Amino acid sequence: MVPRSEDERPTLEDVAAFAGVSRSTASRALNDDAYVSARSREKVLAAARDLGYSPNQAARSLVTRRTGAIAVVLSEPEARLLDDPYRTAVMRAGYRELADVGCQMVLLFSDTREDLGRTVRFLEGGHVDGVLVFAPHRADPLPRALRLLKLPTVFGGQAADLRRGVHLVDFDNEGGARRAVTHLVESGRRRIATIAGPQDQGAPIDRLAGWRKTLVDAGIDPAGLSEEADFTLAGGAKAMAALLARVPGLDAVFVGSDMMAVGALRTLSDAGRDVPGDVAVVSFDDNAALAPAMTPPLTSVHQDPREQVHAMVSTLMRLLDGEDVAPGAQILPVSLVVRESS
Amino acid sequence: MVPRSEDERPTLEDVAAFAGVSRSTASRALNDDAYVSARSREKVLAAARDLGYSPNQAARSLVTRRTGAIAVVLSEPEARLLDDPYRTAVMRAGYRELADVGCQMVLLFSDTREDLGRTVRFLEGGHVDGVLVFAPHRADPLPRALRLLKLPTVFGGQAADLRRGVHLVDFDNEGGARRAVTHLVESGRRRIATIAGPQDQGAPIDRLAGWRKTLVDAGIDPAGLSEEADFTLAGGAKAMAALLARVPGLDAVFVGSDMMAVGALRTLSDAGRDVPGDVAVVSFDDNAALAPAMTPPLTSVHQDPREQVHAMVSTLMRLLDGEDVAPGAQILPVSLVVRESS
DNA sequence: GGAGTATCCGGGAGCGCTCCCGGCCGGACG
DNA sequence: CGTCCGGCCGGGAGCGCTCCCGGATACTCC
Repeated sequence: MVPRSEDERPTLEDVAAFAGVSRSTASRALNDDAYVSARSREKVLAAARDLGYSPNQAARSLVTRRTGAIAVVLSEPEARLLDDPYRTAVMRAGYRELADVGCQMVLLFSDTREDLGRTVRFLEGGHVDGVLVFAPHRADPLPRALRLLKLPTVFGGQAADLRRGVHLVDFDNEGGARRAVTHLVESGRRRIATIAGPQDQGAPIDRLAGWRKTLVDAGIDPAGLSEEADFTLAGGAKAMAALLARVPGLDAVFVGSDMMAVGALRTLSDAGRDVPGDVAVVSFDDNAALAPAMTPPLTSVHQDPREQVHAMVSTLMRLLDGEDVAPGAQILPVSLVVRESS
Repeated sequence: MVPRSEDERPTLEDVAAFAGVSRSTASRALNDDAYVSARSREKVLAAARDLGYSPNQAARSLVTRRTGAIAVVLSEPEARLLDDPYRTAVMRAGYRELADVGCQMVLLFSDTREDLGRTVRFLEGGHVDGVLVFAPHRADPLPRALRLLKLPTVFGGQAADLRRGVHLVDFDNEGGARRAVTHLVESGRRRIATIAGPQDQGAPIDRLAGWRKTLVDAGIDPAGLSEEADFTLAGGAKAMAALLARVPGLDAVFVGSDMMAVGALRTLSDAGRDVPGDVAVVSFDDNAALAPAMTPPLTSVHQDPREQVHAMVSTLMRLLDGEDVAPGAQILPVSLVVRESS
């Protein structure tokens, strides 16, 4: 055998030669297949260790047709993304959950039109085995594009107009909103405003709907009591100011995310309103770094991104295993964590 | 030729057959090599388009020994990561800058010990051509591990004990801090406290040093005027409270990051201190979503993550091209953006 | 004792691509 | 007119791996 130069990475063939077995046996030992004697396995493992062998993934995936990588697509405008700690939590959770099933995460950001082309081109390049798509928004061309390439895909959060026939995991946004607003109604609040997130995404739409329906059910007219913002701190602050100007007598506000609630709290404090004395505040997300850390600590609807991602990953894995999973939405429950702000 | 089933992805061979040329010519046309007639090129391109061909990356990188993917490693504890918008900005910038040079970003989070093993195993798997490492902390075993695999690597921000001989791009943290504190001194402040970031990372250490030296130069004793926090909002709030308790008469505070400044502002407001009347506040990062959005808008040291990432990527690309780039630190300038908080 | 079976192993094919090499043209040049 | 050279093209090898298949051996069972 030609001695291989020092700085080149050893191949399976090298390991086999070193262990005194055939390439096939080495492969079997490394992938712990059956039908390898304990002795051979031992030798191969030792050889691999000694040579510092690690398999060439390109070669492997060329024949297995599996890359071991999953794309996580964040289809969201940059400003929202940067300011929303929930997204960061999602990325992190995605990384962990995928690592747990032995997959690598490849993050794709896709909001501008040129991103879309790049994203699609990448996905059809066969770099990944499957896709997790978060927070697609209305008129987002990505879902349709994904349907064309037939990559296994699971959505996290629905676009307003997402078609049937997809796999999707979401939280019970409307139910969470109802619970939050019911809590406010039951504690005697009557002029309950809301700061809703961007109405081109499913979650904010559902939360707004939950707020509206609960008010109507309680015999309260929701007209003029809602304001839309963009999930950022500054957006929340501005929306709160607008609400105060329009409805000076409001006694509660349901805010569509923790980050916007931080902004709303600031505006309320600037305006001299006491929370919860004058105005009760309830938000959504229950972010561990934000909700409990505010003054006063925020009552918030709790949703755990890891739970969502976990469900998405496990559905995706079943899809990859060729299981015939019926498409449809899996709705995860949320709970209300009551703190001092309400 | 055996007719290939409909749902299989077409190969280069298919494209060649369809175009009536050889596989070699098809390859040349697609990779726009020289020595292909315009006619052949035309036909190949049309065939590729018609068949919906996209090259198999595994096969390509098996022979080229290039994957076109770059790992971005965030070596930071989870809590910090989640609450620090600067990190999100870095991820985003990394994605963009890498996309601009035709590379894919593979994000790796690496803070726990088990992460390290996973990270190293992944990197030596040959999945990526190079690595960008952000914010390694003191005693982080990652840099040493990276040195062993000889993957081209560029660091963003230095660990306290990072060895010589690495490629690194960082901001002028100490200079930025000096500028911020000088600004406070010149506007007549004397009791200038600081809330420093975690002292196991280079940036917070340098910022603290800049604060200290500037005070000493101005004849002010820094003793008892500093508090360490963890880059989170809650941490900033707590540190501010501790400072107020210890030094009730402080008239300014230099905060090591925007997010911590948000927390400090809240504590100051809760304590009835007027900003900037009683206490001037200057922070670091100048995050677009935070600094200008606070009440009052924050004076902050401006640093642009894209600039840092751009420099890192361009160094890495030169490394990948086999250029013999001299190792060393590239220090980027920062500037002070003065707003109402000081 | 021969047929059948379970265990273990090696050889060979082939995944889809790039790249090298050699062959074939046609035009320029002595 | 023969030679040479540059543009253009096809065939083949080979990247490092997995997987199939057939051979070898040992062991069981009628």
